[in-house]
Amino acid sequence: MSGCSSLLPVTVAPYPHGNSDRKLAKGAPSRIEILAFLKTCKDITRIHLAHAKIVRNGLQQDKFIAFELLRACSTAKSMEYATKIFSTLEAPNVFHYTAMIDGHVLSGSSEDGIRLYYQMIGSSIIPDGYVTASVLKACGLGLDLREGKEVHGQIMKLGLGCNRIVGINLIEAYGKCGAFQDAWKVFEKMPEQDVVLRTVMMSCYFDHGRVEEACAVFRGIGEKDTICWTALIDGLVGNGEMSKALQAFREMQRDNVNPNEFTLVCVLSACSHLGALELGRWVHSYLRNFKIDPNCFVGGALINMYARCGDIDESKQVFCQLRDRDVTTYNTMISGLALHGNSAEAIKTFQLMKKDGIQPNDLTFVSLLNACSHGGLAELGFEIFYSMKDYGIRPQVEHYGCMIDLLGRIGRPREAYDFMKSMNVHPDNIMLGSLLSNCKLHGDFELAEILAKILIDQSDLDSGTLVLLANLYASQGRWDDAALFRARMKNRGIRKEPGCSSIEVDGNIHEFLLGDIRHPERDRIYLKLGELDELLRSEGYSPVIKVVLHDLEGDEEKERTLTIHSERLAICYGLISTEPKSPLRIVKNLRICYDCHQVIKLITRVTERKIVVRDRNRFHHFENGTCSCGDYW
DNA sequence: GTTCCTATGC
Repeated sequence: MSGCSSLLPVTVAPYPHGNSDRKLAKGAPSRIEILAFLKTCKDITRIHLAHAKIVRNGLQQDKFIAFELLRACSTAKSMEYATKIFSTLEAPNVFHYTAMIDGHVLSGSSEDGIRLYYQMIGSSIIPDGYVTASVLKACGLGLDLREGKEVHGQIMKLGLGCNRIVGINLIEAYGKCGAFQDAWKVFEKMPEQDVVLRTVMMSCYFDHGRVEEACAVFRGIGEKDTICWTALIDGLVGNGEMSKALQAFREMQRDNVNPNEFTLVCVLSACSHLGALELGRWVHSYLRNFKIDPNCFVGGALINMYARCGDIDESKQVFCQLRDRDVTTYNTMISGLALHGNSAEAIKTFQLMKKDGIQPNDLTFVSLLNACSHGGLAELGFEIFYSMKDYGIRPQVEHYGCMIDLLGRIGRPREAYDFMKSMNVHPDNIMLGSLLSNCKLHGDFELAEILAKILIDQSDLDSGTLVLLANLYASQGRWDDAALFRARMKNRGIRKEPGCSSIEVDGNIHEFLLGDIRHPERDRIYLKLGELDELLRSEGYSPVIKVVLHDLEGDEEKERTLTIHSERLAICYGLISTEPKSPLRIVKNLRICYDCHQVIKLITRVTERKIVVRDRNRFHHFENGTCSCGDYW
């Protein structure tokens, strides 16, 4: 690749702060000039500057200026500052309240929004359509159905029931709270039941995981526009229905509805999950053909797609060429590099971010610590962890989780356990599961048992954790204890998430489960599997059956289970359906097992192919008998 | 009315 060779360049395009070159003229600026300047205030530093000018010119109580100032604070999510300004207003009006409530909603604080609304009513200000729409957003955000109904009553009294904006927000508030009957009642009373209202209804069903009902609403839409198609694709992606999302995208094109950048971001997201590199590349060229200049969202989606589809070079390339970079752009790049085990570059990107003047957030540190964990960089991990406070970020359970994972992985589970006990947050199942599995890996069964006892008491165990516990006991030959967990899963109707691998061939995704025989080419696939098995054995391979932890009868059956692991089926299909020596890209939903890892290394040697595997946690680039993870994963 | 990044185990 050009531009970005092995490491990211230190010099990058300066990060534009979204400001125009507009400056305040010297001397007393006019009211118009201040209003225009306020429109360009996207960050708090610039807002402070504007505020100082306003005060100096004695315009603090100017209604329009105060409103624009509050709007700027809201957009920049600086609600503390906004609240200070608001409290100095002698007679705030309904617009000022609306700006404040919107800001609270944007910052995720629904209670503050609702509280302000009542404060407004308390000062005898009559609500209008805008402010009721805002407070309804707060009700939806806070899932506050009781409050939503209260506001609904006031809307009727105020005669705002037929206001379209109010209606949309009322439907949305009910929908977000899951009160679909109430939502439909409002829907039916609206003068026009158009595509917008139906899109709102559909999205609410998706938010609640009610995919069938959402799709039914979609089918009821007469004239389907770009936004409703996009909302459909987004909803499917959000509910893990990636293939259906791509199918919907194809239907949209057949329907001759043009995608916009929102649509393409959703499609890229689906590609990322599926590892659909070819389609992802198609979207990228579509963007170029239609000269859609990548904004932060599109850029981030592309970086993520290339990284998650295994092409980290192209991912870096997009990152380097992007003109607008925000905190998410950087987070995406850092997590992508971590995913590929490029810990050093992840750290370098973090340095670049600071140089660029972008404030890291909590997710930045999750990605960074994750990079350290995958690279086995304990000391650096601690350094970064303890530096978080310098950025005003208090470690959350995820950050502690990374540290415990990091210590566990490098074979220091006892230290991880001590660290866990010293935290000021409650350990969660993810953290306990990670440490438990690392205890198992490093042979500390005493600690594993302690952790298992903690986990057993948790009521909300998911299938992965239960399988982990079952396997812990199975590995000790304690079949009765193992069976207990399998029974517990069965009783609660929890099904084990089956191992599943996929491969993209000619733009189509082919999925394989353990021992899958559904593929039309199954005969040739299994023939290849047998052929490969013999070849590998002649190369000195013998299966490591220790990793098969089901209580199967006899070694032969254990061996057979290994050979039909889904990733091997996907690889065999790739071998028979693509050009010799062309690289194969596999996506697996679970972590790759030790034996498959060994086998794939050998396969790359005997077939002279590169094989890229994305497992649950990271990428493995196999080539000529070795793997990029250095057998540490 | 629609968009990118979030630790783990099977």
